[in-house]
Amino acid sequence: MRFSQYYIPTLKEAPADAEVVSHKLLVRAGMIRKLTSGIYTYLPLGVRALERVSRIVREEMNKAGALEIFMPTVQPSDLWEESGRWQKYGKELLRFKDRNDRDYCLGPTHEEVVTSLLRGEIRSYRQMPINVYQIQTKFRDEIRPRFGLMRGREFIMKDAYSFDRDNAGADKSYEIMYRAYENIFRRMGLKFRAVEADSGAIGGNFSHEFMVLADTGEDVIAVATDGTYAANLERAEATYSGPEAPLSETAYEEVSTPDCPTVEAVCKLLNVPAAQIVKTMLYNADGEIVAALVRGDREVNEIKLKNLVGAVELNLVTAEEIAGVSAGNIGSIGPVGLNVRIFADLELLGGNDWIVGANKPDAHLIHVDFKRDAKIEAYKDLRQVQEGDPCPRGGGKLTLTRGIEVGHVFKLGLKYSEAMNAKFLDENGKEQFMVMGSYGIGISRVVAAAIEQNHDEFGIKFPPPLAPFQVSLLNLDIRSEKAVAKADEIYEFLESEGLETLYDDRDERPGVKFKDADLLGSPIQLVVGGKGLDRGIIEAKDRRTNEKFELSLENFKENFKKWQADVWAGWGL
RNA sequence: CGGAGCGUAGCGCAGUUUGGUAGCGCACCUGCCUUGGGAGCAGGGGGUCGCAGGUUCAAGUCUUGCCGCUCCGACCA
Repeated sequence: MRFSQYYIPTLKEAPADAEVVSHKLLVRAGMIRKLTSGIYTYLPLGVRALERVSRIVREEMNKAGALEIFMPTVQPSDLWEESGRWQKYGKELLRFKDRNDRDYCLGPTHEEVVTSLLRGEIRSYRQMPINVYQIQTKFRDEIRPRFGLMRGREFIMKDAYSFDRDNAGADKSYEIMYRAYENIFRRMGLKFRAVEADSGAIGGNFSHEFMVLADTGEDVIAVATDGTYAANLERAEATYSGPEAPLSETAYEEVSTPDCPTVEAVCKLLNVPAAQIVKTMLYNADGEIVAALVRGDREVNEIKLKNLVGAVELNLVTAEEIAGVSAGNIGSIGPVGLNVRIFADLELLGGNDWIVGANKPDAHLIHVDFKRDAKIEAYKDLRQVQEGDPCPRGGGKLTLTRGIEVGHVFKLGLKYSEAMNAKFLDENGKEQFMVMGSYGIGISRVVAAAIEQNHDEFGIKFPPPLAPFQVSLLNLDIRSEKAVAKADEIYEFLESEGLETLYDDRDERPGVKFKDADLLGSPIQLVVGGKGLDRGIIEAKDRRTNEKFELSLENFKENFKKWQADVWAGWGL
C-alpha cells in the first residue's frame, strides 16, 4: 500500500481525554476515533489491525472444528426472560422498545440466542458435539467506560458456544478450545498466560482466563515460581498447612481502644503486629448477614466468600445493618457473642491468642481463642493471596503480576439448556439436556492489549502477526529516479514475499517519515535513500529492539530474508 | 451512585479573576524554498466560545437550568 494513497491521519499530540498508552497511540496512529464515551470508529489502519487479529482467531477456530455463524445484535426480551437474565443482568444490559412497545436489548453476549437457535436444530445426540462461533459487535453499558478500547461499551468479540451430549463430551470440547486459545495467542506473538479463573456455581477447574501480560493491566494474577500454577487473584487459593493451635488457657479480656476505627490504629495503640489482630467483616449475602474473619494484615476475597455461602449478591453491610447485629461500630465488631453465621479464614486455625473487636464502641478483646470463645461455622479459604504466599499445588511461592484479560473459556453445564429447555434424544431415546460451554476473545481488546504490552516512547511495536503492515518502506528521496526505481523494486519484492508493506512515497521530509514509521509500529522498517544507495546498502530497523542494520544490495533478497527471520525470531515466532 | 474537573477552529491550549474588536501552536490551502529524525518564509481559509434562558448599552467572561466528556472512589471494620 502506498502511503500517499492511503488514509493514516497521524497526530503529534494525543487527545486530552486519553489516559492509557494504548488509547493514546491508537488515536495518534490514526487507527481509531471516538464517537462518544466508550464507542469508537475504526479508521482504515484500525480495521486492518482488527482483521489481523480476526484472521488468526478464525483460522484456529476453524481448525478446532468450530463453525462460523452470525447472530443478531438486537435481541428480544422473551429469550432473556426465559434464561432469567432479563431481571438478573442489571444495568449493563441496554434495553429499549420498538414501535410496538416490545422490549429488546443489545446483545452483551449471545448464550440466549445461540441456545434458542440450537435447541431448534439439534434433535439427536448424533448431531453433537457442535461448536458454533461468531465475530461480532457486543454492547455492554459499562458503569464507567475507560481506557479506550480496553473497556469500551461497544466492542468486537469472538464468542463460541459448544454443545455436547454429556459432561465428558463437554470437558473434551473445553479442552479443544483451551488448546485453540493457546495456539491463537502464541501465534499472535503475545506474552500471555492462561490462568484459573473463578467459575462461580459450576465449580471445578472449568474456567480459564487468557491474560496478556502487561504492567498496565487491570487484573492481578498469581503465578507460582515454577510456573505450574497460575490463577486470577479472585480465584488463587490461599493455603494453611501449619499445625492447629491447642486450646488457650488464658481467658480473654476487654481493653479500651478509643478512636481506633482501623487495624493500623489498634496495632499502634496496643503495640502489636497486624498479624495478631483479626478483623470481622460483615456482609449482606442475599439478605442474610454473615461474618468473615481474616487476619488484620489480610484482605477478604469476596468472590470466595460469595461462592462459600452460595450468594448471588454480596455486599459489605451498611451502618444500619451493623446496628442490627452488633453493639459495636465499624472498627469494633468481633466474633465473640456475634449472632450470625461466622466463617473464618483457614489460617486462623493456627492461632489461639487473637485480638478482635468487642462488639461495643471503643473496645477490643485480647487473648481470644475462637474455638473456645466464638461460634465459627467453618474454617475456609477466605482471603486474598499475597505476594510470597505458598503455591497451593506445591509449585513454590506465588508472585503477583498484572495482565489484561483477552480470552475466557468457560464450562456452562446445564445453566442455559435447562432454563431454556434445550434437549435432545440420546441413544436410548431418552430426552437429555445439552451440556454447554462458552468461549470468548475480545478482538478489539487484543489490539489494545498488544499495544499495552509492546510500545515505547516513540510509538507502537506491533508483533508481526498483528501489525497492520509488517514492513514500513521509506523512500527518503522521491525526487531521485534511482531511489524511486529501487524503492519500487523492493516494494514489489516485499509484496511478492507476502509481506504487507506500507510504502511511504509521500512528498514529506525524512523526519516526518521516520516519526510516522516509529509511531505506526511496523516490526520492520526499510529505508531507501541517496546516502545508502551510494554505499550500496538499504538501511533496516528492527522496531522491537530499535537496532539498525545495513543490508547490502548485493544479494539483497537473501540478506533480507535472513535478517527478517532473525527479527521474527526475536518475537518468538 | 458519590466526589472533582473540563467543554473556545480538526487536535493541543490561552483568554473567564476585573464584561468592551475571537487568540496561540499544530494540522489544512496557495506560493517560494527545502529534503537523513515532525524545516523555513510569505499569504490565506476555518468559530452558533456545548445548548437554552436570564442580567446588561454590551456576555466566551456574570447568572440559572440542561447536555456532553474526563478523572477519582467504589466502603477491609
